Amino acid sequence: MSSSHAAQDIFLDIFDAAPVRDLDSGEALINAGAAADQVFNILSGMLMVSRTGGDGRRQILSFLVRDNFVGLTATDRYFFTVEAVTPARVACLSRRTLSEHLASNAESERAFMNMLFRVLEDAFDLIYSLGQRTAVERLGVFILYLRHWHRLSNNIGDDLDPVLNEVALPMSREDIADFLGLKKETVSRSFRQLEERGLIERMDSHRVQIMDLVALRQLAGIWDFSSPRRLVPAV
Amino acid sequence: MSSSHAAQDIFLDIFDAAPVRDLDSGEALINAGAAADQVFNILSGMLMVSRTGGDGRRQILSFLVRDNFVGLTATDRYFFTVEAVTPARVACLSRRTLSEHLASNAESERAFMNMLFRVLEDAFDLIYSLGQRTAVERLGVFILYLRHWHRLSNNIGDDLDPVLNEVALPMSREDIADFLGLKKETVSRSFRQLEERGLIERMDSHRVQIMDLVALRQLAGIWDFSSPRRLVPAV
DNA sequence: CGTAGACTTGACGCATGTCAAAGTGCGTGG
DNA sequence: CCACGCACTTTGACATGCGTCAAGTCTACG
Repeated sequence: MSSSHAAQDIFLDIFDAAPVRDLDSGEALINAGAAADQVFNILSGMLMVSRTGGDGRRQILSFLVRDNFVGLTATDRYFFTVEAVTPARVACLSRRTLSEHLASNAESERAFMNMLFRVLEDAFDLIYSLGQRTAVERLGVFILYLRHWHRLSNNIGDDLDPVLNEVALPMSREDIADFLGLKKETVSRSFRQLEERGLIERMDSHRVQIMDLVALRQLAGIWDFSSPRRLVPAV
Repeated sequence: MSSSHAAQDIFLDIFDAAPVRDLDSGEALINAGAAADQVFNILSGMLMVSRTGGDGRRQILSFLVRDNFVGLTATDRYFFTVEAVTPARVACLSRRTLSEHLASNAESERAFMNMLFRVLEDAFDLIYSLGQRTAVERLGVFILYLRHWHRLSNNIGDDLDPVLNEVALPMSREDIADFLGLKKETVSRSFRQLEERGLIERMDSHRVQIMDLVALRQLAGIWDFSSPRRLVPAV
């Protein structure tokens, strides 16, 4: 393969020749309501996808890291906003180019559809969190998610590699709150509770150390992040 | 087209020749964890998709009505359960057959992918509700969703057709609660509040009459259900 | 009809939200 | 290099919306 991403995301190859755009933290890549004529592949940094209601309430739908794809909708307008959390670099392609590539390349199209399924499963995970879990549980799951993403995007094979226990949280407390359906004060208090229970330690406000992975996973009710579930291609 | 569904869902044509299965209310169609070798198209009745945690907490991910598709995953196991809410009839196809059909029919494949986008947008709507809206707002949105689905699946052109103001809720209060991230008592109380505010009237416990559509939409912060957003094909 | 399950309602408690203040880190300009 | 100031985070005190527990009431089905 010509690029560095996982074989399952072979459709990302088309971005190899695409123009690149650099974003400062906070800079918007996509504005809700704009014409949806471009699609993007994240090369580095972190971005977030959000939706804001008429009264200003904001829900963050997902965070994006390296090799994530964003920009396609069922209609001709974006219905979400995408902004950089950290300085970031993205590859940009016209929707039309992607569309033609997928239409002419069956393998890429399968890989693309598979990526859609993974996004959908992530959405279902978030729905479960928001509907059923308490504040502390949501934060625990979130930390495990970040750890998992870090593992995937750095191709760290060993699930128990100690380097994974230091988790970076580049986004603000308010961003975390708007992702987890909480208020920023509640997020702070939940961090403290995880610390008091000995599950994590706060290094600084944007980095935590996981002290008891087993207990954290138990709290989150998650045993399968380390499984190949999200890695196996199908359809 | 040979079937009755909307042109945008042309891929459903392949179910025309498929064997049919009848389900009683409460009967399971898919059990989480089972081998994901079949896919389904709902012909009539209502079903629900849910996910249950190890400790018994259940989140309903979606309700399915006529012409909805269900059963595909990114892996070879279902990670959700599907059960009938009302007596229902579904068409059954092997995953392999669908897969081959999509691979050999570009138009169907595009339509299928478009359906995935609509499912994803519905998931994002639910995430917004669970994360940002109050109990009464969630219930208001839910009633409007049911009204909208009814409109779509009966091809009622006029958004203000008075027949749409009588909304059937075949599922139990607990099902509604598990969909909206609430408890059944809170759902009951929210119904009462909507009634006290003059937005709806409870006919019986499984049917409501919308008395003030404008106010209900305002409460829900939704102005675009009647728009063609979810009807326009793209990609 | 009668009975069991589903729904509604009430009283009370707790998790999370709200409001306010103090603490912390960090970039800027003196 | 230090000092100031601003934005972000943490913490505390209090408010409230939703959950819990417990009666009642309805209604669907045998």
